[in-house]
Amino acid sequence: MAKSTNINNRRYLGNKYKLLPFIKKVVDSECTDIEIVVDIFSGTGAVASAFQDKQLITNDILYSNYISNFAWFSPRKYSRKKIETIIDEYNAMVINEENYMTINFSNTYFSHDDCSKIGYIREDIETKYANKEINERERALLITSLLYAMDKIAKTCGHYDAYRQGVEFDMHLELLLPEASITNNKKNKCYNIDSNDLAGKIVADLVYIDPPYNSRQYCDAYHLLENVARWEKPEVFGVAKKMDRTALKSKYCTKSAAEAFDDLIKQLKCRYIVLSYNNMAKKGNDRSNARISDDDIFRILCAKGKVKVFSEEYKAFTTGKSDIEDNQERLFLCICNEEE
DNA sequence: TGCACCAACGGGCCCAACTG
DNA sequence: CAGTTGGGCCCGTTGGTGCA
Repeated sequence: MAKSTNINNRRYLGNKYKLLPFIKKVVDSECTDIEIVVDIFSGTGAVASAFQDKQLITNDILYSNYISNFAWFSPRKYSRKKIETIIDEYNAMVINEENYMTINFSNTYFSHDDCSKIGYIREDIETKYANKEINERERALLITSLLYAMDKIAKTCGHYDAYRQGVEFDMHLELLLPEASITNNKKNKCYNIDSNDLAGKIVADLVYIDPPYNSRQYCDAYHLLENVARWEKPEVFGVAKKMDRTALKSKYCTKSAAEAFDDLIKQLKCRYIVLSYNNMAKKGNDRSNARISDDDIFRILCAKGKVKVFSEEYKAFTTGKSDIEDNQERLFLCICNEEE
């Protein structure tokens, strides 16, 4: 019988899992009458999951994240038993076929055999969906299970910008059953569009904003999971075997980040905005410094309402090569002005 | 100036083994 | 047997180099 997994068993840059108590504390003590919560750069959906008692709207530009968000938060019914049976079948299978995954990714992030199995399973999920054996939520749950299983064994440093050379493939693909709620709010909605395109189209009580902080594009870091989630089998190139990601680039990773942020905030229709942003302004390598200055954050948020800042020490991740001190994760709360 | 490519290893945590 | 040590698993984000 399949073991289970939950939303936090993903390796993900900027993962807010450890900050959830801090975020909850700020929201609970500062915001009143919250019914609709928007996680507009939802990523894996960790922050949204902390507000599961509310009506949730999630959004992410990556389809792989959208699929996982849909698996966790969609109100659509699914059969846990059916998913578990399928996962058990997948885990018991020995696959040795050549497919899109073996042709492009053998012995890079995964061994040939694991590639073969990943390719087979992903194709089979689509077949089952086309044959109406599984519904949309069940498809999302199975893809999420596959993505989480891949992430667990990938020969990487946590993301797919590069794979590690000369390391044994000692783990094998094992799909786990996602522990998704069956009692999600009936009005929950998951989007897969640019946040700036969504901002003006929704009305909420609280909008949580957790954009990329630096020049590292999430579509670069997670191209392989995105590729498998989409399953459009694009051509891949370079050592890291990346696909074309032009449409998935975020403005928040470029020097026009502040401009994009300003446009986003102006469009929002909500009572409260909570923004997560670190204080890496000028501390590290240019690649890693924050893209939006504190001055810009204050200027933009103050034009929208009353701003308060809450900060908490957050141990900076280090590989021993850098020496970044006084790293803080900060929450900017904006109590929005009433609109006339 | 931006990004493609490459991947390093500190530290938290769990648990078994050891010690007094 | 309670307390301590340390092995090993797991998580995670940034630095360096080179080229367009």
